[in-house]
Amino acid sequence: MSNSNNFRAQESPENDFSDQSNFEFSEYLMIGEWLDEDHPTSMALETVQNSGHQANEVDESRGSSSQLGGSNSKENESGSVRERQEVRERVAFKTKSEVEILDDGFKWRKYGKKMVKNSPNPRNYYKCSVEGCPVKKRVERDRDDRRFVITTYEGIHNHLGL
DNA sequence: CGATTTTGACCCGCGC
DNA sequence: GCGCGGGTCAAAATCG
Repeated sequence: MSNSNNFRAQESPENDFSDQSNFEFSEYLMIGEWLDEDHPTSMALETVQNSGHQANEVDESRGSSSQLGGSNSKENESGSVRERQEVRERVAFKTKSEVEILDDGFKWRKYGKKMVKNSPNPRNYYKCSVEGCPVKKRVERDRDDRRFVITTYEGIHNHLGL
């Protein structure tokens, strides 16, 4: 099968899409943004709510890595100096939409569906169709409000956005 | 015909 | 050591 074997990730220097990337949140609620490591209990809760806008077209949602100064501030690290090559950025979004197939401009290939026990809603796993793109997307419906969709992006695109 | 979806099975980490 | 929960892969089926 075609698995990654011969080639490793194509050249991917830290590329950008971190500048000028302020997409607006129309009806999106940012649930949490955390980089690497785990901060299960420290999620930046941000609620961005605009008027009733419904963008059902091509919306761009990208992870913007920035420091949210915020609630918890940890300054001293006890020496665990470990560099991580794989940047695992996780961004969770809560989108108000009836369809979970929100097009963000990338092509996603569904690779799995799972039923979580807490909600009658299945969880869908998508992966970027582009080879070399470790980006994964997880889509799940809110168990409280079925009209909301929680989309979690994981990873950074290798092939620069469109 | 190729890409993508679909569904079940399998795997992994953790808790008990 | 096994069970549970969650995540991923893979073969077959379907769509375009």
